[in-house]
Amino acid sequence: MAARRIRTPIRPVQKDEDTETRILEGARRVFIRYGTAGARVQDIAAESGVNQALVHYYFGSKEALAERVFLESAGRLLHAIAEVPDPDASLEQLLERFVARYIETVRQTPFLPAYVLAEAHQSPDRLDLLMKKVAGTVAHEQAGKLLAFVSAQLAQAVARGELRPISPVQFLVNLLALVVFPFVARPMLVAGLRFDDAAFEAFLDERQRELPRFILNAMRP
Amino acid sequence: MAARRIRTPIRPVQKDEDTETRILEGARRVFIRYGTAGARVQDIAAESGVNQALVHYYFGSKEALAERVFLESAGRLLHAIAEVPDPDASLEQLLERFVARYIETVRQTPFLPAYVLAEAHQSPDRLDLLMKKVAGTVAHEQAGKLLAFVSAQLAQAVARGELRPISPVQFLVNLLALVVFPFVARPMLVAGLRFDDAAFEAFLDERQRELPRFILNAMRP
DNA sequence: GTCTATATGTTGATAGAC
DNA sequence: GTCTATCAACATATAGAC
Repeated sequence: MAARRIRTPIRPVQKDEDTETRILEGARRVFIRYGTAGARVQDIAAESGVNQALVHYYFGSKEALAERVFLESAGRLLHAIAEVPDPDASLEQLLERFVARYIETVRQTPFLPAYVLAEAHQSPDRLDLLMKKVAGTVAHEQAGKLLAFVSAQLAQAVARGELRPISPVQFLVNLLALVVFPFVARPMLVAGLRFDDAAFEAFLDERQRELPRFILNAMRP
Repeated sequence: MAARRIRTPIRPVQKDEDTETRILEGARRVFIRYGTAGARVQDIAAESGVNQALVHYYFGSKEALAERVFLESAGRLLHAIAEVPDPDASLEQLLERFVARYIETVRQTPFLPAYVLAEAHQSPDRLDLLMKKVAGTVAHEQAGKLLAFVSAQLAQAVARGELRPISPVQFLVNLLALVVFPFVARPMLVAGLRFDDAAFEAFLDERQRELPRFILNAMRP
C-alpha cells in the first residue's frame, strides 16, 4: 500500500488564540485545502498545534467539524457575493465594485471557491443544509434584493436602448463565471499557460481592470 | 464513527464488455463522480460487477488506477477544447462551433470538468504528469496552433477596427470560464436559483445560443 | 481469471493518566 | 483541558482455492 504522505502545516500555529479557535481555524485551512474527503483529523490537529484527541474533545467528530466549516465558509463566500449595492450607482460602477471586491476577497483565500463548489458536488445534504441556513438570514434577503435590483437596472438600460435584452440569470452566471473561474481553474491555467505566481497575480490585476468593460460591452445593442 | 454510506451503482454493468474494460469504465465513473480521495475500491468493484481483488489483479493499486483515469479523462477534455479550427471560418463561426461542441460534449459527462479541476488542485504531481504526457501529443501542437490562430484572428479584427484590443490569454480564459463554469458550479446554481434538471437543460440551451454573441459583442470597439 | 478469506495499513474515535 | 496509548472500523492489498 502507498505510504501515507505526511503533510506540512499550511501556516504556523497562532499561539495567542484559545484552543478551540485555533482548532477551528486549523480545520478551516485543512478542509479548504484538501477537501472534506481528503482531510485527516491528524492534519487538523498538527495544523492547530494540538493532538487528535483534542479535536474530538472540542468538536465531537470529523463529520460535525466538516459540516461546521463548510457552512461557515460557504456562508461567508455567499455573503461576499450578495452584498447590497448602492442604489444610486450606475451599472458600470456596480460591476467595477463587484469585480474588485470579489477578486480582492478571494485572493486572500484562493482555495475557497474550489472547495465550496467541490463540496456542493460531493455532499448534496450539506448543500441543502446551507440553503436552509442561508434562507433565514440577511444575506438571503440581500440576494433577493440584489437580483431584483440588477434585473430592474438591466430592464431600464434596455428600455433606454443602451443594452440589448439579456436574461438576468444568464447575466448573473456570466458575471460569476468570469470572476470565479480563474480561481477554480488556477492550477490548470498556471500549468497550461506556464504562469508562475507573479504572472498569475499580474493576470488577475489585468483582469480586474478589464472585466467590467468586457461585461458591459457584451450587452450593448 | 459514522457508518460507511453504501453507494448505489451509477449505472448498470455492461455485461458484453471484457472484464478489464468494464473495470476501467467503472473506475472512470466512480473517480469522476466522487473524486480520487472520495472513491473506494469497493465502489469501483461494485460499479463494474466484480470484486475488489479483480480490480487489483488488473490495475495493481488504487493509485495507479486513479492516475490512469485522470490522465485519460483530462486528456480527453483538453483534446475536446483544443480541436483545430477551420482556418477559413470567421471568428463568429469559430465561437459558435466551439461553444456548441463543448457544451454538447460535457453534457454527456457533466461531472468531468469539476473532477479534472479538483484533481489538478489536489494532486500537482498528477497534473505535472498530464502536462508532460500532453506535451508530446497532437493535442498539444493543436493547442499551440489554436492559440496562435486565435491571436492572429483577434489581431486582424483589431486592425480592421472591428474589435478593441484584448489579450489573447484573457480572451481564452473568458471563453473557457463562460463555457465551463456552469458545469463546475451546477449544484450551487441549481440550489441557488431553484432549478430542476429540466430548467438547467433549458438554461444550457439558451446559453449555447447566446454566448457567442455575448463574447463577440464584449470585444467590439 | 475470478472468487472468498484474510492480512496489513490507515483513520476516526475513545479511555484514562495527569 | 491536554496528553499518550489504544481500540474499533474501514480501506487497500494479497493469499490461495477453484
